[in-house]
Amino acid sequence: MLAAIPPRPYHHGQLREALVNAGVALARADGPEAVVLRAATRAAGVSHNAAYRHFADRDELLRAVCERCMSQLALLMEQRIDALPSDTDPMVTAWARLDALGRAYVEFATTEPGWFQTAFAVPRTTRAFAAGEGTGASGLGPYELLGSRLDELVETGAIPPERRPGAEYAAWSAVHGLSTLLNDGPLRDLPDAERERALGAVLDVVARGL
Amino acid sequence: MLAAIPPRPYHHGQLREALVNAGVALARADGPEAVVLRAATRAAGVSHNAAYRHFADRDELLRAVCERCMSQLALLMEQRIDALPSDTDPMVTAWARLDALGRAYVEFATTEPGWFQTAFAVPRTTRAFAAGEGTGASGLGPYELLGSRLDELVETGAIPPERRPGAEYAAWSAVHGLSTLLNDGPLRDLPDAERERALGAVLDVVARGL
DNA sequence: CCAACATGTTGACAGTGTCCACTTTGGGTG
DNA sequence: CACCCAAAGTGGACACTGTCAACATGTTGG
Repeated sequence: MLAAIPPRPYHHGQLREALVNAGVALARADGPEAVVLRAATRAAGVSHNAAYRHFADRDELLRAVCERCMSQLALLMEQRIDALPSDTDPMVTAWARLDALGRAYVEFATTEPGWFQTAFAVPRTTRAFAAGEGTGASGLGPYELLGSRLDELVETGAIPPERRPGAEYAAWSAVHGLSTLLNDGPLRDLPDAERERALGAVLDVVARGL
Repeated sequence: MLAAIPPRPYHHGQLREALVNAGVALARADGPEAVVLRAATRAAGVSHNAAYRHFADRDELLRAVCERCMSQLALLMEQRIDALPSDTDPMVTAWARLDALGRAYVEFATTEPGWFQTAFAVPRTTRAFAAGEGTGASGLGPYELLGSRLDELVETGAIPPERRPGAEYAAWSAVHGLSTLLNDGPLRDLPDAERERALGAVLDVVARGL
């Protein structure tokens, strides 16, 4: 019997990328807990210990996957903003953009619950994202994208400048809280229509309160 | 050599309670992932398989622990409300109570991160809490407690009745989102002063927006 | 050309959840 | 009172995980 021809050379070549991709797929299906070292190496067709040549431990792989998930969130936010028709009135446009941003956030959490959960499951043992990580096409992360919208509201005179400080905390907390309550929290079983009502109520209160 | 006198009778007697208590302690220290069957049985001084006489699987134990954690949250919210001096103006009192409720929520999340995380980590495989579970001394859960505050605001005329529907979604999402962002999210490393500012901003926007 | 080095492999260990068969115990029935 | 049986606890096994150490295999620079 001849030795089986190995399907790939001894050295993978792109193993780090392959592992992160596998991790992203696992996270998409079942959230951060499903990002399992051995599963990722199996998917990459490689021995279980090969991962340690590219990541110090599981947390370091998970961190890379989290970054990717955060990028996906940023990407959808950018996409939904760009798809918006711009009104002649800049103030109207600014409000519409904030609204679209919030809706994109909750849309991402609802349609990609695994990714959303993973994006915020950065292991405590590693530092938070550095600048330029977890960003969308524009190089801005979800937080910066929100800040831009709020700045726009001030520039167009939609909200007075003295209300600008701390505004991102309020807006971000509101949509993030709704997202997690709908996904993993007590609002998990809410029917679609009621989910939409809840989203409307949250965005309305934020817009009025800013 | 005489046989060692067993430190407890063969039948534990209160094993279910003991396991849940152990689980609550584990959750307090390290969150829901630390609620480990074998650790709980060790703490109860019992064989690792004894747990299966009281819980179908790990998720069922975790669910019981989650309930307890939710009760702890409800308890602190009740406590902070009760400790509030009542103003002569019922409208002022109503606003103060909503504020205290939100602060209690974030206080709980900040001072007991393990419990807070666990309270919302109810396993997907099991149903959500039934009525009367995860409640405080009054028999109301955090959600009902919030609803009572909002009803009070309507009754005192602080907010018009037409703004009542959906109000709990907005208020709850805001404080819950801030809590999770501060605990596990990108706001994790915020210094104390800035945390306080963020909390103020969130509560302010909610109060203005309702 | 070969030696150092990066990368991948094999085998082991402790820890986990869960299944199975077994033992101990206490309460009810003949 | 004697018995027996169901509830509760035990011990062993299995598959799975992350991680470590020792080893094998390519690649590459001097």
